[in-house]
Amino acid sequence: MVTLTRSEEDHLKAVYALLQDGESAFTKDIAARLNTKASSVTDMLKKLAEKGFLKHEPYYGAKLTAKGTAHALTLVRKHRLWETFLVERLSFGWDEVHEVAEQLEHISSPKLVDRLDDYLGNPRFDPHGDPIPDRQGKLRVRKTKRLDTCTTGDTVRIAAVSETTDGLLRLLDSKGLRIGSVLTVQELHAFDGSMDVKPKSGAAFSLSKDVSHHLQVESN
Amino acid sequence: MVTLTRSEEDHLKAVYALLQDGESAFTKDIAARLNTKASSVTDMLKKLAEKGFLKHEPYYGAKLTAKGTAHALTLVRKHRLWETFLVERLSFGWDEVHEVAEQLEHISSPKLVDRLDDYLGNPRFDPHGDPIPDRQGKLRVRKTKRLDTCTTGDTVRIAAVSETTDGLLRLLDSKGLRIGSVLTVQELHAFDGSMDVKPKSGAAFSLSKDVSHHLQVESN
DNA sequence: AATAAATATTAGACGAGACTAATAATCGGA
DNA sequence: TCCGATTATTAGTCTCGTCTAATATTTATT
Ligand SMILES: [Mn+2]
Ligand SMILES: [Mn+2]
Ligand SMILES: [Mn+2]
Ligand SMILES: [Mn+2]
Repeated sequence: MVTLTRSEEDHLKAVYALLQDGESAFTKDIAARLNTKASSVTDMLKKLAEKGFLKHEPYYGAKLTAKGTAHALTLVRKHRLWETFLVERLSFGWDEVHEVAEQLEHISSPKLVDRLDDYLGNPRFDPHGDPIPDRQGKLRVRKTKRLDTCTTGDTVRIAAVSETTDGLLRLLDSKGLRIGSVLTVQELHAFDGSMDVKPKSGAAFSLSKDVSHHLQVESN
Repeated sequence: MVTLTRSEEDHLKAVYALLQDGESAFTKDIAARLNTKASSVTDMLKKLAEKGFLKHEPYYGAKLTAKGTAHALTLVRKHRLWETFLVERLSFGWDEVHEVAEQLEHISSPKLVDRLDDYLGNPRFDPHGDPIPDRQGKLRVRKTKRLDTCTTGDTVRIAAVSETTDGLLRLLDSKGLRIGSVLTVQELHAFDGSMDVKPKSGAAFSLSKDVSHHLQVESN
């Protein structure tokens, strides 16, 4: 087995993440995600392609090979398990774990991840509601939709937060929203895309498009 | 605060470790410890000296500054806390943790270490019997002696294993020896430096000099 | 269809961290 | 005390990961 550097792994993970939304992962998007420059990304894509983790079609982005997907899934698994550990066991806030997990996901030990998984009771979802790939790299996908695609009258449960920037998470905290919270859409404002929602208990409030766009919900 | 790279931290830790035995840490010993070349070490010593972590007297080795000692102690603290976590919580063997801790000690998070410390119940010693520096970097030293300096009739308790190579640890396992085991020295063999010892319960057996040299013991 | 804008790649540079080979300093034994 | 062995440093090279600037390609707009 080839071992990848931290930077290679971060690029691989970025490609994986971008492929969740689109057909292909593009240089500029990878660069944006990793706070780096397009030229650096091109170099990395070449290298990862050479090592067989992805196919790079110059000017048309990158797609993962089976090998690349498998490795990306181990990273996602580690990342989410560590986040779960930090929140469940070390009392971190869900807005405080991303950076650390970004480091911890690169720790390479055959035993560590699986032991951690067992220790945590084989959790299915991380603190942000994202599914944790199992030992075999299998990822249980739920059918969720974005809150901003819901319409008046829908009652839904928050399943996941798809962007884990601390600002968003703290905003949700301040509104009392968390994974599992149940909301009813009361009104949509076409002007700014904001929506008024009413939690199960408590007064209704407004959510901007920026927020509702990043909330994955499932029907209640 | 300056942040150090993994390699810089490993060099710093090597210097710290070597200073426990000697007045000064020498290039070749650091190189041996890190499986690298003397010339690489010289470069690193220069860099660490420039950053104020140590004093490098060319041809006469290195000594840590207060800043260097403080940082080394945070690394030792992290290393030993992670080892404790792996053994106590994830059921790793004491011979399986060093490599992983060697990686984990470089994870940089203001919160993580202290939370982990609390989570583990603020342990005083790691799985190899080595003391864990506290939050302030204070290290409680015990007065121990090496088993190979004991004489016939001495009854002692194993306090620590000073070399954590898996081979040694597994050998100890196979003889039923662990931290806290109580032994009586029965006979010394000048020829090869081996000694016969009798555990509290069970038959006496022999320990080579190589082994007894690395066992730190305290009077029972 | 022509051209401007956006995106991507290539070329060339740089610093970090490693190495080998050459040189220098120190140490230890005769 | 001298000389060879040991240890250390310096000089020069290499790879890796990043950057900027120059160039190329694709895409969007008129
Ligand atoms: Mn990462
Ligand atoms: Mn997450
Ligand atoms: Mn290390
Ligand atoms: Mn230890």
